[in-house]
Amino acid sequence: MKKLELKAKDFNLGCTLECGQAFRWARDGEFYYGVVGNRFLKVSQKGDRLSIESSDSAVKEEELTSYFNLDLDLSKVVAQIDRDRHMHEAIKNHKGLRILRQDRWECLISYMLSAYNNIPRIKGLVENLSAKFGNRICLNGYAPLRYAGFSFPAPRVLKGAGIGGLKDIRMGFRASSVYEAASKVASNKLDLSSIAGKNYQNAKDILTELRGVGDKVADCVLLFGFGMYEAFPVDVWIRRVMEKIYFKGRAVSNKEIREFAQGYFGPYAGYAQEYLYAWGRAKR
DNA sequence: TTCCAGGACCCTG
DNA sequence: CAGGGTCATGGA
Repeated sequence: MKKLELKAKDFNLGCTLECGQAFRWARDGEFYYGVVGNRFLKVSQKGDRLSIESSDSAVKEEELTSYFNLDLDLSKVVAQIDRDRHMHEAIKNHKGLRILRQDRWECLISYMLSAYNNIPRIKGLVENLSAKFGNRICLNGYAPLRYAGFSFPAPRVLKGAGIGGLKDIRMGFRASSVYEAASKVASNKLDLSSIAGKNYQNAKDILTELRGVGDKVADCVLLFGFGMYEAFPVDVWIRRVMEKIYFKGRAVSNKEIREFAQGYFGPYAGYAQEYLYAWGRAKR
């Protein structure tokens, strides 16, 4: 176990963990409990200080800074996307919301599971998948449930589970896609880390070759797992918000919305997406 | 009971 | 390229 304190300027822990980008966090009072990589974390925020307890004593400050994306100058990002009164309000209502740097593999599978699904059930699937195939990690050694979780299972483990093993988790028609992705990554036919060096379009082309990964899921993985901020995932919520604000309520295709947003908001369109998403869902 | 969920995919026109 | 049906599952 290890305790750390991080300086967290322009950061709102609650907004960041509850805006829907990550499925691994649970709140209890002032504390958030969750799994990042192979560690279980307990996190709270007071002002611009972040208090973190980690199950892993080898955890480094830089790794957490990276996960919470604290090295990004948020004020510069916000300045670029703050282009009209609608975005201005969305930003104002979710000040300090940052896009996390999540594990790519976990991100890929989680968003594959998100297809035609709702958030509580996606969380449940990720949790069940981890509980069945991941490793148990405890915060304090003695590990009452609240202080323990499960790491996300490695590609070779999910490959080993087979489609049948995956279906035991009740992920339904997504099982075959998850299995295929696990097989490709485990056998090194697909190297996720090599995608990081590619440009947005090339990276997206590679991801969408996977069955079960279309435009939206690929954009989520690129945004939340690879830090490619031009990615603009268009889901039902974003479409409602975007059509209302920027298309006079007219029905528009996802592609048109995405391309408009990338041109209008620029290289940080993905940040605009997150603020609009959080805003749109908050006042539904 | 019926509807829908951070979609993807396949088939038509 | 756009429009429609289908795909498991479970909660409202």
